[in-house]
Amino acid sequence: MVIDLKISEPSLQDKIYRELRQKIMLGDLRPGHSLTLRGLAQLYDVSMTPAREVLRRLAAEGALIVTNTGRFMTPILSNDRLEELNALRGLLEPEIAARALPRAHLALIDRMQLINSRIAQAVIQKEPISYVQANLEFHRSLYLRAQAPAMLALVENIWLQIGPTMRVLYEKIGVLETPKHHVSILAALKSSDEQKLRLMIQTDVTNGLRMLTR
Amino acid sequence: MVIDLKISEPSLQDKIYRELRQKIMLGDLRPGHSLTLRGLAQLYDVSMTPAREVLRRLAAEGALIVTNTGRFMTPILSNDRLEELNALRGLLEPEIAARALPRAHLALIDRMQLINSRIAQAVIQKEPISYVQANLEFHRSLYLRAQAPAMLALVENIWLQIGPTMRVLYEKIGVLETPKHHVSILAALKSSDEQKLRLMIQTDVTNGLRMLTR
DNA sequence: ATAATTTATGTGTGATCACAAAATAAATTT
DNA sequence: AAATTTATTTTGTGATCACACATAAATTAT
Repeated sequence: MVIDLKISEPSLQDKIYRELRQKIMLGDLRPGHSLTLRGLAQLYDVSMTPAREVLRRLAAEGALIVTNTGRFMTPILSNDRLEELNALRGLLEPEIAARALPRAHLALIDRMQLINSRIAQAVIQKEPISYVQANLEFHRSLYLRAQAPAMLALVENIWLQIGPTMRVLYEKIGVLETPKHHVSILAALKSSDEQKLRLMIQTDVTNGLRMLTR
Repeated sequence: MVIDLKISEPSLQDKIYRELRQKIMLGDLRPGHSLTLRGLAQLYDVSMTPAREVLRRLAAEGALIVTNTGRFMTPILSNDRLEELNALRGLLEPEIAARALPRAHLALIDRMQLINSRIAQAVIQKEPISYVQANLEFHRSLYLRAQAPAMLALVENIWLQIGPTMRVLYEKIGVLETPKHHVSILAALKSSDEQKLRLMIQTDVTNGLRMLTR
């Protein structure tokens, strides 16, 4: 018998989806940026069909909103909505971090430290996009260890929704300082101090927004 | 000036989407139930196009999974996954309930009491579907008052994912008793006791699963 | 009979099109 | 010059089709 080991192809529209999703999460698109089927299709040299699947999928995840006339755009978050989403981060991220704690070995902590230096670099060079990217990677690399895929999916879902708005906030205020709680997070990981970890993740998340909105 | 007040039409596919979503959340479909584009299209007498949008949208929300060959089916949850999703309920629902507490007036509590009697009725008549429906409505009617749409969306998203699995669990064990913590929830609401409310919601959620899995 | 191979059927993907509605631009009137 | 109307363009929706591939059924060979 011949075993067919062909790996399922990334299916054309998945490529577009991932690229757009990344752009939105990192704040490459400002709030209210509108996307059209034909525009996206032309950009990636495909027909309208895959383009609409991608847009509708992102809309289903809250990364885009659909206007009452059927147009797609990145969401313009009200203050209330932004604070609500941030509260969700503050609720979910300490929990998933705590679950990752027992599995956080030295190799991981080292890697997080490396990512943290990339954040500092982005601050110096005033590159908000790579700042956000490295910052999210710092958190995700930890959360991945929790082996809680549903929880991680919710967290990333929220990141996706606040992406465009965070970008303009960083633009307005400027990326002034490297997140000061990251060292405390790393320390809590090293000492396996769950309570401290929860607290530091929580304040890192909530202070991040407070710093930006006032 | 003439103001045009035409309400945006429910757009053909939205109808299909809502119906299927409801079916999944209430456990009308068992885990592993597969859905096809042409089947769904024929059922609702539309072309394949709206059918696939609906299936992909539900897949994006985790209500369906896409096999590596592109087929759609309701998810078959592992024990780990089910427990993770339930842990998320235990994390999110007490929080959103607490936010609803200050706005929970007597009219709401009365309505919840009414819903609760419908739950009891479903237990007597051994109708798992309407049991689940009334149970979710009990919780949702409270959570709606929190005015936290993003949080509610996450909660419903989880309900959607566990819908099919909960159905077979109820089938296996049978709906033996009306949820005993609901009266405590109502009491906590009446006395505006946030700590008690959080605890009762939490135990209602976690005990619900424990009751089923052992 | 059982396993392997072939055939037939079912299924999702992407492309193209017509259509209606909305948004924009242009022209006209006030 | 401003407001209104008309024309033009842009846009999402739903339908239909060809295609490739997966799955199921039938057939053949061992």
